[in-house]
Amino acid sequence: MSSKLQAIRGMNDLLPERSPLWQYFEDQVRRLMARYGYLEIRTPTLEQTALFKRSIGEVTDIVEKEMYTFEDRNGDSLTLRPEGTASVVRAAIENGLLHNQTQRLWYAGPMFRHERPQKGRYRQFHQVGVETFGLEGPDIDAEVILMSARLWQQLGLYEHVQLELNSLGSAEARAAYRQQLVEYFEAHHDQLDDDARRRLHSNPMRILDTKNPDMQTLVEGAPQLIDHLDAESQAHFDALRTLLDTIGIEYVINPRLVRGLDYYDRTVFEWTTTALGSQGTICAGGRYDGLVEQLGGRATPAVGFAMGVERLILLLETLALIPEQAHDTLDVYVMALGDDGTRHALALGEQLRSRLPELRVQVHCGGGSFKSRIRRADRSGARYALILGEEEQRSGMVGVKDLRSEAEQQTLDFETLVTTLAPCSSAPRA
RNA sequence: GUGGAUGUAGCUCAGUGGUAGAGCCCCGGAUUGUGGCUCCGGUGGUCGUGGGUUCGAUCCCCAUCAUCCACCCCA
Repeated sequence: MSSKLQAIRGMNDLLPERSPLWQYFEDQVRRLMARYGYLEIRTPTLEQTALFKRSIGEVTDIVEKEMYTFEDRNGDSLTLRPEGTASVVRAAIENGLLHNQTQRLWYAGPMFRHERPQKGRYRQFHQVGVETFGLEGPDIDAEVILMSARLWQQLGLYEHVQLELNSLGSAEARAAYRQQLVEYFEAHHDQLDDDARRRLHSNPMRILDTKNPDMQTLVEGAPQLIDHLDAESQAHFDALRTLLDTIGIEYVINPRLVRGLDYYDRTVFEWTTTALGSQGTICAGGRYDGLVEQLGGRATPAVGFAMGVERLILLLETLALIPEQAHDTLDVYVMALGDDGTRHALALGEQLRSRLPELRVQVHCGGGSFKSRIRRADRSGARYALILGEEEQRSGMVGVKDLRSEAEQQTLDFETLVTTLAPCSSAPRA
């Protein structure tokens, strides 16, 4: 198959059979954002490589081995974005969106990471994210968490996901803790396994997550991040918890929750599910108060999250939470017979679309026997078949067959037909 | 990046060292203008790709590509 043209590994086609499912999800997202007054921002898929190196962190896995980086024709180093936050921050600074104002923004689009593909993990994948700027209190942390929770409610997922919460403290407190942790593990270097030794300087906090039973005692004796929070971060975290408690959002504190990107500080959170195997994180985010300044803007507090669209859709499918209407794409199927049939069918389709703008009308094309046409009508999923036989064409009437009930076929004039189909046209789409 | 499993019709899968089958789908007919059920018939495959062993490979061997699972990492 090597000589055949095929999609790049880990990059998938979205086929027509599944696109309604994505549209359903995307519609729900748009509705959510509107309900919270967030505005969409769209940024380019390509950015200067330096943007990601400076934001995500030079020694993270993403930057070290997962980015699609290449030279532009003029020699500039460009990178397909591996995540959305860096681009949004860059765009916000560049366009003056952060000048003495607050912003509540959202974005959606493809991201690229050169990882080994697996279920729920692809080289081109899609994220929907939210970023807020200029708000430093725990109220906005609570708001973005509430937003995500409401999306799960909209989608019927809320009972199937869990919120994990942690605080990394200020950048200084986090750095100090990290140092302390490295020293602790270095003092017990002989007890570390290969994995841990590798992580010691790249991602020491991940060592706490080890699945190696031989290291449990060592890990349990390690200093805890949550004991090393600075007073301000502690107060911020306590206030956030109080807000969530008051509103009734359940969560578990996960002291080992660290994000893979360097720019996070203070609040971090993840929504997880056990229904997707090893790729169980469907949404993750946190606060990144230092990033705007780090990328050249004036110091601006910020908090946001990103969710993985493939994983969420997979989860909706796994739990059979896709509403029936999401797959209904047609209301009526128009077919006609005879030499003049095509003209009559196309004309009726246009008249209907003019009178009922929301009605979804497909006109039969391509000939075939009467039997094959009505079979096509049935398989199209449409509720009604509109039949224009030679007799109907003479009389200006339309045969209307309800394909989803046992009702007798009716012969209606155009105005009665419009009245009959009007409810379809205004029915809520999923 | 590491380890393992799997690639046969559009889909789900049987199968054999002598160049292939089922079910579903699709098309046609039984039913000259009435779908869904039933019955009958039909289209469709360089058996992932390249090489090797062999008189002969879809089957055995090697490589490669892809998918899946776990690790790693992450959404």
